[in-house]
Amino acid sequence: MIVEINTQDAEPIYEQLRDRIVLGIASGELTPGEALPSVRRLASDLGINFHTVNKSYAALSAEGYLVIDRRRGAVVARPPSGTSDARSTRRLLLAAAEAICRGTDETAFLALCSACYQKASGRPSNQENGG
Amino acid sequence: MIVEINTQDAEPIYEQLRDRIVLGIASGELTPGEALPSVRRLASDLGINFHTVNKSYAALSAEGYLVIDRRRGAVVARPPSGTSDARSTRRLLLAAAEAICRGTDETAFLALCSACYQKASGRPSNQENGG
Amino acid sequence: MIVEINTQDAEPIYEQLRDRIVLGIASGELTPGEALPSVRRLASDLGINFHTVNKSYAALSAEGYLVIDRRRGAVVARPPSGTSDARSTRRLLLAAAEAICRGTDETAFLALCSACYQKASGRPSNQENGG
Amino acid sequence: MIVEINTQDAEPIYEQLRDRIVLGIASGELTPGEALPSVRRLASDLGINFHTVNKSYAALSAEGYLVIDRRRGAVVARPPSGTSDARSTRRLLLAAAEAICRGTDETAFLALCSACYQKASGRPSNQENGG
DNA sequence: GTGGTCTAGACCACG
DNA sequence: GTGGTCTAGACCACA
Repeated sequence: MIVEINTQDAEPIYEQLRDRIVLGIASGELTPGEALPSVRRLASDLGINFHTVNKSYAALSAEGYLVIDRRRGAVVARPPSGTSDARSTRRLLLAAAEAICRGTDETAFLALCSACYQKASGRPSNQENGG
Repeated sequence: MIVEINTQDAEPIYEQLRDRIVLGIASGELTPGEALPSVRRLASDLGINFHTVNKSYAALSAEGYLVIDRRRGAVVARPPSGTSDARSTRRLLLAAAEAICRGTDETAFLALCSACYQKASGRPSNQENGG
Repeated sequence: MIVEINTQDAEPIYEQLRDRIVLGIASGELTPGEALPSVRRLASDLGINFHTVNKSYAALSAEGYLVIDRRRGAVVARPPSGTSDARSTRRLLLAAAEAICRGTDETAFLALCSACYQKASGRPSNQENGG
Repeated sequence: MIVEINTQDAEPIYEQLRDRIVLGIASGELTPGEALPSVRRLASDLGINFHTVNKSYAALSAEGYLVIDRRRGAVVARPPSGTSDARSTRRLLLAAAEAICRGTDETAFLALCSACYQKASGRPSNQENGG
């Protein structure tokens, strides 16, 4: 899995990494039971501080995306189905509001949502060839 | 428009306020051309420092949601239609990934998106009446 | 002479007006000896506070662009030739620096300067038809 | 790079600093990729508040002259070549108008522009050695 | 140790 | 009375 970190982004590095891992799980690049690289190894590969990687793993563990196994390190879990995440819904609500402000109608918004779903699931639509 | 600020939240106050105003514009609670309260007035009403309100207004102004008019203070604008926001799309992509991880299929995800759109537009669906 | 005021601009109204009058003198729209509208009249025409117009006139008077005649009001003067203005030179220096940062070479910069001179003098070049 | 701040000046301190940094980039005193002092350090050196320096950095970042890197602090960038800046052109137009009002002909004006360009680029002409 | 956030209060420019 | 600027100092997030 390719991870790109942008240290000039407003989003903290540990969140960028956390988000990338979530995307990796959603797309199937990471499968439940799979072990992630060690904190030090991944930090070295990405050229970042290992404390930062540690923070990402801890956050993902708290959210149920990972389990920290004493012997195998961080292992991909699968959060219980049907759970709803308040933060996620809030994100969605805000994205909708911003779309409305830009004059996007519901049909166009849902088309965009669908495209994002496809992309996140690792089955990018035709329009995604360029990106 | 009712604004609730949670000073315990990890999200900065100025961003909470910024988001609330975007939601207000989307829902029609705030209409283009309408003047917002002065920074000092709103700060006083919310029990926060006026610099914090100022930062929200400045951010919204930079994003095109407000214009700072010398005579009228902060006035609601409307960002150019049809523009797309990378940050917004990124939020959507992540929300989709998180939904996928929770086992939500595309149909259910789009239903959630639709509900959010309705709610943001100020026309909450039946399920949303309570929230 | 057409004066357009933008109350949403970062530049103060009185300076916008001051600048517009300088441009009017440079282009010949306003000629030495000509009387400007009264403070109250111009304020009314522009829909701004007369104190603001007063401040513009006072600034122009202090710079030698106008003389305030007790009977005729504000009258266009002509500052002594050959004077150099530190503020103006500083503006030029900064404009040059910004051009350099954008990768503009000296030839292109001087072409831009020349176009501005032509435009300010009321003899806009061919490229200015659209603007 | 030597920075001189005049707290008596009508121009805000953060703008004076912003302008000085732009001049520094243009002249080559600051090179792309170079890290600037931390806001607190520079503030301390200049005897001003760190919030003021922060405001300069934020403005320069918004204009593309700097990027704020999470690990290295403020780093000199280079704005995309070929872009044009309305504010800069406006400055130029006004400088031309003021020159015309002083009776400066186009040749003399362009000579002044050229001198400014040379000075800003760090290669001052002979006349400018003293300034 | 860095920048980010928030508070608090003073003074000024503007209209 | 409005926003803009500046100062001062505290606490926190980040790396």
